[in-house]
Amino acid sequence: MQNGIDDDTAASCLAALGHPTRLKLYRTLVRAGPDGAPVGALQESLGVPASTLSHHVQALAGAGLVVQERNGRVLTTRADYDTMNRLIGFLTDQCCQGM
Amino acid sequence: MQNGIDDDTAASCLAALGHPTRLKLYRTLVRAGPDGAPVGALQESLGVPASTLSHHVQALAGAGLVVQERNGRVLTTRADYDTMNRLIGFLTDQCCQGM
DNA sequence: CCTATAATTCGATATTTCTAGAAATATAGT
DNA sequence: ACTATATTTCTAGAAATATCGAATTATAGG
Repeated sequence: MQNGIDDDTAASCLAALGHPTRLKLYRTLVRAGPDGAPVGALQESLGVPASTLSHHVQALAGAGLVVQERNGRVLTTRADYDTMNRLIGFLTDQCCQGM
Repeated sequence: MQNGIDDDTAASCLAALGHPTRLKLYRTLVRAGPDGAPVGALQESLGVPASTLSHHVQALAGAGLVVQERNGRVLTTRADYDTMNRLIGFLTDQCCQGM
């Protein structure tokens, strides 16, 4: 199975998710499933200007929470569940005192 | 059992934990156990100036991740596991698509 | 090659966060 | 009252983040 993440990586992930728009964005990608969604579709469903959204997507990508793949003009973004699972593992192991 | 948290509360918790110093702080409190730790002890173990630390503690308290209780001159801070468990529940339920 | 579409990067501003010294508050003991 | 200790609040500057229109890049199809 995947190994754990360090403190600073965990903090980066948490910071990336710690913004209402980005958290909604991430959840939208999770609901979109393993095929992900093009940026344009995210823009429509979140109602955020394209340039703003682009920055938020990059913030999540920088933390490793999403990956992007280009298919022609369309840039598909999808959630990286591995990173999320490692993050949850970190919180469960390091922040819960065996509860 | 505890009920879930909403999007905005989750984002606040994630933002509060999304800072290296605050994440270390929270982990230190978890390791300190249910009795918590006085601010002074945290200051010593983290090596952060008192005023800076005070702000970070308040950031965690504002998100409901820690609670403080005064005993004489000593202000004891302890982790609120309930909030953390709700946060982990949120991430597991809303951000993992049943994985 | 031209046009349309998808998305990013640029540029500029506004806002928030972070940091930490100094001053203030709260409490305890003498 | 006085002094020491614990912690916060005040203040202010620096750094980072957020926002979004306009310009730009990349690609596809005629």
